[in-house]
Amino acid sequence: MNPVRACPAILRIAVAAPLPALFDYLPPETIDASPIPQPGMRVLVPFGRGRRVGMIVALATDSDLPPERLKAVLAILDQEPLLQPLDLEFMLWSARYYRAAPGEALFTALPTRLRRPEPVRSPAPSSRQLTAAEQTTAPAAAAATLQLNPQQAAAVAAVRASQGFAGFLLDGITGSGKTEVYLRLIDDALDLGRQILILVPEIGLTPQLEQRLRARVPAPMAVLHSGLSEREREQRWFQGARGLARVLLGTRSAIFTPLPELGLIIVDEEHDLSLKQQDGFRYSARDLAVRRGQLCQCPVLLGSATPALESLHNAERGRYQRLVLSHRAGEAQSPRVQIADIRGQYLDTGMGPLLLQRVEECISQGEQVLLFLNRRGFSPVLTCHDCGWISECIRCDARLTIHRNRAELRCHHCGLIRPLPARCPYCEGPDLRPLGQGTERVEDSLRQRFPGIPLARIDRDSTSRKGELERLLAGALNGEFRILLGTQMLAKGHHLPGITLVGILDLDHGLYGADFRATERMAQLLVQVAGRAGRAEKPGTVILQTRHPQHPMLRALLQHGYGAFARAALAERRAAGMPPFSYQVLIRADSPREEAAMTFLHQAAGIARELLSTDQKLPNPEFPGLELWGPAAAAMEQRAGRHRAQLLVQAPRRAPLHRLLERLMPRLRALPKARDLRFSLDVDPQETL
DNA sequence: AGCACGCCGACT
DNA sequence: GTCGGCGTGCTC
Repeated sequence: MNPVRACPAILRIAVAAPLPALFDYLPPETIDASPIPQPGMRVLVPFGRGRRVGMIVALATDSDLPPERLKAVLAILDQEPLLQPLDLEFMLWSARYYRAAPGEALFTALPTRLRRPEPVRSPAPSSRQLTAAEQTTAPAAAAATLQLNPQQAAAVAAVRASQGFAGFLLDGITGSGKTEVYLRLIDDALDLGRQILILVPEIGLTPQLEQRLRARVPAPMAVLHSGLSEREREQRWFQGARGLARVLLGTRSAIFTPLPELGLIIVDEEHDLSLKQQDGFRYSARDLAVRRGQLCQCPVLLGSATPALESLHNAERGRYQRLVLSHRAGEAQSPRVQIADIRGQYLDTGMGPLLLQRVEECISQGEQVLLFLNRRGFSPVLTCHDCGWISECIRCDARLTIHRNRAELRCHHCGLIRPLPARCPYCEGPDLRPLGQGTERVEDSLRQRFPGIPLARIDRDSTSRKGELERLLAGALNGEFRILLGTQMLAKGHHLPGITLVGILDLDHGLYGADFRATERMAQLLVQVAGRAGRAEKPGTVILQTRHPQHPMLRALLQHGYGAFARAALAERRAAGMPPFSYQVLIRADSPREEAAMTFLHQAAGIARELLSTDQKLPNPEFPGLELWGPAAAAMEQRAGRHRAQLLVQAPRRAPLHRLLERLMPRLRALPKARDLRFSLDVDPQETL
């Protein structure tokens, strides 16, 4: 006799649609031919008058709906679950936390072919080996284990001593050997038969970490990044899901790769903004890494030379254990940072006399210079000297940047491109002038001033061609280029030991930026750029040009380092009740019509206020400390032809904030709303402009 | 998200 | 008189 095929009465299904609810279905009618339904299997379901893919997320015995309204699943698409219970639970938790639709979150995390109603047609579960291109298995003698210094050894020991979930903040200055700590812990986890997940902000910008892992990790490693084809992405996804890849290195979306034997998560450059997805399903891969570690009961290591204030605060209150690496490896010394007060000075090529003189010295001595300017293009504005016309974007509240090499005006916010006019479009005057300096313009003046000196400009425009970034970096490394000029692409992660002078042309916008995180960003960028210098025997010098040499945060940073800066910044945040001493959710709305977003958010604020008070007009004790800020127009009110506004909800604790959203969201969805109005939630926003 | 229903404006 | 604009509601 057949064994009893226990079939659950109800399947709860996340349908691939942006709907907040799960949907209940009956098992398929052709039961004998189908696999037994289990959570993690995809299904094809009738939905409305069409059909959709969905995923079984739970089995249930009853439904809130009367039985006659339930439809049966048309087909079960997978023979076995695509996601194991822990991975499924993790993804559903992520969707709940960030208020995404469960079906949307689950299906955007899958390789695209699995989003369609097709059975899995992939390499046989266990026979297929990783191809040479994907595989990295360092030769077993090759693990040239460096001697750890006492701080590195202590960090490794602390993680080794942990059991189950534990959060660690590896707070290590540039060049202090964080990677060596990662490698030891990776070895440990491999020995225990566990998989390792490593998240980095952008793989293209930090090829050295990948190279070191490839050289040292004695197990198959898969790398996930944006340059892969769908086919490759899917292959690597399966390699992780089936345990073939033992180490997975990837950018933020790699956090959703199923890893059945996950035993260690590393988030490198954990402060970096790229770890947060900034549109659609807005998640923080770093924060999700911590949650995933809790679910999988494994250690999570967050590494940075400039930890996010959130992470430092978490370490202070004991949620993470802080591991400090304060010494540079070898003989290298930390660079000296010198302020160049450029108030009232003539800036030739964007540089004042002090910086210019030092650059000349360096060049004449045959040394390498790095110049940092976080503004690409030739100049951020074009203006008419006769009538005052300036090059504005028609779709954004922004100026069009001059790109002289391409003879174009470009909007960096919506992508609008216009030919560079020869005469003023308004008064037809001939005297058009660029205002301000971008990397293209500084490059021009540098080439004039230092003719024949090899120079590389490294920004998004100069490296758009595939392989160009690698070529320029190789030339930087082997000394071919004497002057390196670039945006933040150049600030991140590259080891450029030949650099003896770093010039920072302008960071002032970071000192008085409108976003409350502006100074934190500025400090992180400054420390990261400064970290490029002085790696070899020769100590480096950093010259920071500023018009605000007395700014207290800048002084704290330069005199006492990032740690002291962070303490001061945290004290300010605490006094102001800002994150990480409070939690925020930003409700954004936009519309092509001028007042629509504001009107909608005024209604939203009205409903929220109603929920925040009791019938007796007293503060509702369910939502202690909850505050509403706004609605207010976004800093750039119009962008890509849409008018934008936002409403900030803030609370000293997470739970009441999420309770409010639970009640608020259905009410917002029920508001009468024009087709052209969109709104979205950003939980733990990183930019509140 | 799609898709259908339904209620008001300008056309053959 | 209808075609079609999009606001509204629903999808187990």
